[in-house]
Amino acid sequence: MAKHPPRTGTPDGTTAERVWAVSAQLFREKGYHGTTTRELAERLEMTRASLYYYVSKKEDLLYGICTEALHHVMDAVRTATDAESDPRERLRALIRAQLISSLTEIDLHATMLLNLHQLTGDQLKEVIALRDEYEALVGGVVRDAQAAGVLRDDLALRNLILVLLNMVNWTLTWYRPGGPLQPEEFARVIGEVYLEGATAR
Amino acid sequence: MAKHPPRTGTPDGTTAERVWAVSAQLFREKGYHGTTTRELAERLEMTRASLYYYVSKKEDLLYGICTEALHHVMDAVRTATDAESDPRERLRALIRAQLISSLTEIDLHATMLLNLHQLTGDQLKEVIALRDEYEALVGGVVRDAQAAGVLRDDLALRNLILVLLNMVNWTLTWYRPGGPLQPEEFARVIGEVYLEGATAR
DNA sequence: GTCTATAGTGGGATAGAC
DNA sequence: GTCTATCCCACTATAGAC
Repeated sequence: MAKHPPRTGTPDGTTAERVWAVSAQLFREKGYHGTTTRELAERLEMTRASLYYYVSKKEDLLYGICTEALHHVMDAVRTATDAESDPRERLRALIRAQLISSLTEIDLHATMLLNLHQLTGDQLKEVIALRDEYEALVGGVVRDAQAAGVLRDDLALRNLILVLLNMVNWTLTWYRPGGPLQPEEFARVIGEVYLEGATAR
Repeated sequence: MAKHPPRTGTPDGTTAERVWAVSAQLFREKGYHGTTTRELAERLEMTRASLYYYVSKKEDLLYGICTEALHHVMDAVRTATDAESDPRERLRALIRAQLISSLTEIDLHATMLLNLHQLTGDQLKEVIALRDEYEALVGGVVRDAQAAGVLRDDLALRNLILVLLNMVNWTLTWYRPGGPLQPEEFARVIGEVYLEGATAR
């Protein structure tokens, strides 16, 4: 376990928080196994030994990043969908919340989604369970919409869920903060294509 | 460079081909940096030294897998889209060809898409260039459809392309051959949602 | 909380016999 | 084409002083 697991909402700027932020940044750039504790320490401007004051092993960094990312996105999505009652609007709110929350903390979220399977043992199990919980949350919103007659019933519920997750998740592999694409705009695009399709009327 | 770069269409069963196939399999399971030459040799039932008869360095395996995957999918997509003239049908053919070609050789394609950035130097540049070429091919089909008035013009071309790639690419992260989901069926689902949307009529 | 120094392991890759 | 043996380096992690 981490000596100092990341705490969401802690006032920023502490060294402990820099350790987590820089780890996520590096893990996203080079992958978990592609990142060495040497590079990490270098970018933090400390020695490797100092790094181990904050964390007891490298894998704890990945574990902490994954759990924080998942709690973060679940909170955002729950808050957003709870605020809407119309099934269509709940879907749009879901897309918007997931996309914006994951793109504004992209190091965390991209690291989680793309490196989760490098965890081992109980940490792997726990994170998989959290991710399943998140997907169940998404699945519930889609299921309700289909049950309300808002979504097509000639497509299987499972497929409707998978397509939606595809549309949102792959964005994390290519999005670059500060680039031309605005998360708000792209969330609208995904919502439009998912609900209305790309065909001209 | 690889001593024996993979040749598509070669009669199977040679040891050289097993080396490429098993590498792709392992890289998909554990990631490029997460896979050791020891594991690779073990699964091939040979020694590490023997492995180096087929390849001069580990990175050449990744490079060969990436280029083969990209050539493979480009061939499939070009053939499929050249056979159609209607812009809508070309889009459906594109989705079907990309999805089926990448899911039937998923070890190759998932390794390529998810580990491409672990390459370095010229090999990285070459593979990025190939991938850009592939995306330009996809982009052309979408552009033609929008120009023909088939796709909405209230959504930017760039966004229409990105959403489509999202829908197809993320599938490689979760698809398991032999599972309940049929590639043919899921290609139809993506085509339907992309063109018509998920809303009930 | 940060350091120097180092332990101890496992990594990619090579030499050279058969 | 496959092997045994080995090199050498980079890796994660720890001990213990300040």
